[in-house]
Amino acid sequence: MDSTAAKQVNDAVRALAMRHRAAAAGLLAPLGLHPGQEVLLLELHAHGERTQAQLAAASGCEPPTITGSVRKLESAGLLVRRPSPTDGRATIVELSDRGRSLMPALQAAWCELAERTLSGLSGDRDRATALLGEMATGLDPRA
Amino acid sequence: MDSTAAKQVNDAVRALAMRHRAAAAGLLAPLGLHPGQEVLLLELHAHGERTQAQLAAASGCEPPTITGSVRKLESAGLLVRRPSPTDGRATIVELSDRGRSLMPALQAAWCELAERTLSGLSGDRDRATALLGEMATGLDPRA
DNA sequence: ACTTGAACGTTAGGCGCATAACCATCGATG
DNA sequence: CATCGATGGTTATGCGCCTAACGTTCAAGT
Repeated sequence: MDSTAAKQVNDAVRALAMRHRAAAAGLLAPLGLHPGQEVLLLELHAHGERTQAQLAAASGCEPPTITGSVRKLESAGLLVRRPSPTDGRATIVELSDRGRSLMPALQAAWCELAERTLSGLSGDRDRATALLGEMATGLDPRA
Repeated sequence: MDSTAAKQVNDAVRALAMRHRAAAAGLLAPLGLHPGQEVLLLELHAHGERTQAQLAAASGCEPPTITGSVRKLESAGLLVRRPSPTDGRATIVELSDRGRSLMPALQAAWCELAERTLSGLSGDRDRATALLGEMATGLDPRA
């Protein structure tokens, strides 16, 4: 692979990542959220209650990251932590009422972000999302 | 835009970003570098000497980020800072000998990263990179 | 029943990134 | 020439993410 071609690819991924995150920050700020937190809230909204290990797996983050994020979201009153009755090690997390009430606005922001992400495309949008997925799975460490 | 379609797009971008970064970390660690630093070194290698404001513009980062990164790279002995003779505010940055000697390995790692990024693609690679660029520019705040 | 390895979660420390606030310098305008 | 907005850079602070190291609990093996 040519050096300049490599630079083009890597720079494009980097630029996309940074701008996607920046756009997310702008859309989530009015909700009092930071990029990365929405993933946990959406996961909890989809599954009702999750263990922190499950949140780590779903978000692609490491456990220590979940510890910190969950603590902040709990301090913000958006979710509740509770020890698992069946497993003394696990702690179960679920949305609070305030967290649940935030979901409609969060979903709207999430859709708007996806819309903006695809706004610059000239061609097929489904093909573009498919390519993103292929690249992501191609970079999967378990391969 | 459908909520589940939005989730698919945003999750794909997030996954791609995180795995690309993780792969970069793995490839750069043997060189003693962290993801994000390579951008500055490559920019300096391409232009000889750059002002910190130019590095900020080239990397897409804010000035305070450059301050910190440049300081660490200077502590690592990879670059040198020098006040501008023509502008009392600006400081000029350039690669040190050690930094220059690192470039071949860095370029190799950079190519390997791009290779892995495209490794999962079934279709046209040029089209994929073009789509990345279109999405990035579509998310450009100046639009 | 005891031991041992795996899994869950936390703490400590570090990096890249951001914004807000600030100082020093430049350059254009009065 | 003096003023003042724009520019270059720094400090302080905070967030998301990471790895390394640790204690606790579970589950399986002997």
